[in-house]
Amino acid sequence: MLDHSGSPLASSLHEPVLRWYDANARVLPWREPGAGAWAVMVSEFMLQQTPVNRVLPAYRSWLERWPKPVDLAAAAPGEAVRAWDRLGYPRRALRLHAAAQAIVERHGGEVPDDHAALLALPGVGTYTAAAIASFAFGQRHAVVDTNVRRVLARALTGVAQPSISPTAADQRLATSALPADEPTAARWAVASMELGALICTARTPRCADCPIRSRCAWVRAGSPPYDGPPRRGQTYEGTDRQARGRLLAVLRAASAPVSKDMLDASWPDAVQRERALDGLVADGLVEPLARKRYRLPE
DNA sequence: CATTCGTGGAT
DNA sequence: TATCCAAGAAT
Repeated sequence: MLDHSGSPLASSLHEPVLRWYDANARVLPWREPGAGAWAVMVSEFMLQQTPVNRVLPAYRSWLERWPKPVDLAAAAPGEAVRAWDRLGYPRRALRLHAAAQAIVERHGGEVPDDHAALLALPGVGTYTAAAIASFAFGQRHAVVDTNVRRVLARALTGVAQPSISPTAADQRLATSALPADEPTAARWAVASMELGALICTARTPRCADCPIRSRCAWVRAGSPPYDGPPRRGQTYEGTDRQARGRLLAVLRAASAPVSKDMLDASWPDAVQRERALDGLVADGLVEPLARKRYRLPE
């Protein structure tokens, strides 16, 4: 019998982290027992690069308006973009809408429980497919997000920060750290992620409150500082992304098609503004109409 | 493997 | 004030 529980060190983390989670997990709507796979899926899309606190209100109104995939699938994609509000990365709204349509067409309107089927949906990558399969269906998958990568980098590898971008090595490490049985693996997935979100944070980890500090390879090594290549910060002021955001904000706020003049007023640099607008149209986030008017896609 | 893609709170 | 960074995906 092959032992899938990985190294003794990894498996020694399970009990303390699971107990910590039972006592300290945040109460979040998508974790409620009756939430359902669609609720989990909506939350996962919104949480891709957006903090929990900003997601909560949008999540609630979204599910109230579109309680099932078929409801969203029947709506105009522009309505999804509008309801996305200012969560950021509005292409996620478009992809969630497209995923809802795919679920209706390919899966009878029910979120599939199969990892490969999930992965085939628009906007669902390795992380999100594993997250839905694990959180909504209790399956055993390595759910590797930025929190888990950081927890494992510190606890097992002994370094302050994980690699800048996810690697195959991260996946292997997370898989080797997975408890052998399915229900425990599913609990470990949320618990290790929550530990990264609340205790083993990027900036100032709260090691004093950490349930595995005595076993943590990084702490045992004296918490050495990060020594890898510089992590390049994201500038935002004056970027195309900011220009796109301004243009889209005008269109979200409008209930009727907007004139080009209106859009021109939202960003000073004409060259950049045109490039941003073309990009939005190419991405399907904006629909050009006759007489230089624009709206969210219908 | 590196870039692009929003937004705003925390430090 | 400037920087960091937050449950990634697509290209």
